[in-house]
Amino acid sequence: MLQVKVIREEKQRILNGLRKRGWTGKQLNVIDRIIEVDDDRRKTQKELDDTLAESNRMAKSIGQLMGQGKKDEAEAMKAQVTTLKTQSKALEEQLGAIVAQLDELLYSVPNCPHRSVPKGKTADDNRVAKDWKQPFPSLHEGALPHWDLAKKYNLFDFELGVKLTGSGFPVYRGKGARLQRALIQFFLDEAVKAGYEEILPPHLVNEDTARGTGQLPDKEAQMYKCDLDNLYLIPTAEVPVTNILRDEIVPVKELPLRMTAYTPCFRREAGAWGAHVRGLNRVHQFDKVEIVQIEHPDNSYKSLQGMVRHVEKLMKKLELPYRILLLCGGDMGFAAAKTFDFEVWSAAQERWLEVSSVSNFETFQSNRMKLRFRDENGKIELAHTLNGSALALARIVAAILENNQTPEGIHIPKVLHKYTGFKTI
RNA sequence: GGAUGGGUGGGUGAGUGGCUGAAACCAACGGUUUGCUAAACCGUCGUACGGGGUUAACUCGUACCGCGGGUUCGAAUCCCGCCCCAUCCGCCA
Repeated sequence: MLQVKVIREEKQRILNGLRKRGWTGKQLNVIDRIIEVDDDRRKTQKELDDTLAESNRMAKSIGQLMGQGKKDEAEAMKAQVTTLKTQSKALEEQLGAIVAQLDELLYSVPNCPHRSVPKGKTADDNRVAKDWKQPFPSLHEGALPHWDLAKKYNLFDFELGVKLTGSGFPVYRGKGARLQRALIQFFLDEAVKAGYEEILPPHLVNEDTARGTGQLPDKEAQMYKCDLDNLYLIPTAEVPVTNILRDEIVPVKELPLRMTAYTPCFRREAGAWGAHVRGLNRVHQFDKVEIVQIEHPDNSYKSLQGMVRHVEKLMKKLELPYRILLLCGGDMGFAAAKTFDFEVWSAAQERWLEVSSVSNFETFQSNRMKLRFRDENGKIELAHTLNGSALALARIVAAILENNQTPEGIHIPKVLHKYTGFKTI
């Protein structure tokens, strides 16, 4: 969530930012409302503190009076403290209600887009930051979409997944499974080479962790929950990995922290953006290698570029036609300040598939999870958090299969040969 | 699942209901000493919110000893509920 301090001090910037997300007059009133409620919070806080201070002073005197044997005076004071106590109780309750109200308002405000983010409402307003200039792969007569290729070569099986679990849980097998594992290995190796520490986190997280990255309270419906134990299946490695630093104050010289993790990702959401939900385009469980950075605010945008370049390199090595989009305000996620999406051309479906999303969240996440750093002067500040997929597997597999198919079989990109152990399917 | 023991500052670990935001030690940081390193010595060394102050240094107030409630004029300390952790047993990859 945004910091109240920032909302107060940079109100115009925030308002302008929210307009880029398509917010209009009425919605924008929240900002003024937040400032109002915060004023109220401060006032009440002060009143409460003063009351408590007075009662603390008296309690101390009572101790002294008792010591001196001045019983009557002590008793009189006790009565006064009791009155103060009643007052402070009421104030405390009042303050609690105000803070709850303030939090609710703050939770409803998305991150303020960076000044370089274009205005816009939908995906149509996204800006192509880097287009694919070469021709797309031309497929032979009778080329198939990946779900048919999967059948033909027995790579993964959706019906079997339904039998074991339900729809949206593909079963990979044979070379399909092997390809999956090869990609994971490749992505992790590349990330480690680029200076990211490999993490293998738990795939279940508790409530505090889910709250830290903002899955709770609002996006509860997106996650699978184990009710008996009050744990959630992670929707992305970002959740456990970023939370490693929750409630920590890291020395500035340790920044940036770079971490990478492979995990399966579990997503309940059925609501489809885009009607094309066949095959691997949209599933409840998929594999992903994530990269995460914790950065100094001064360097976070440079790091964002670095992450974009890293993902770009993966695309090139996999020999996939890709383009990079700079998302407009309206299409960005709630928590992001700036996001680049990577899309891969899926030749048989003849459409772009989103395979990576790289974002700078600035202090939106770190504020919530109290992830801070101590600068050279000992001052404590919120760190910036960034993350990106490098990469999401299911759709990459779809693209590789479709783009590389020939009548004789499917070619595996060269970089993967040492991981797959085969060159064609 | 059963039994027991625990949760105090970056770590270890004291703490009789008021003088404890919290001893001591370690780590860290600054300094003195030193041919270098080490040792020794001196000093600093929690966070959040709020007030004052030039959104400076600083200063004052409040809260926080797992979380939430209660008793009391006053709670780290007493009482209740919850959560978590460790160890042993059972089960198991």
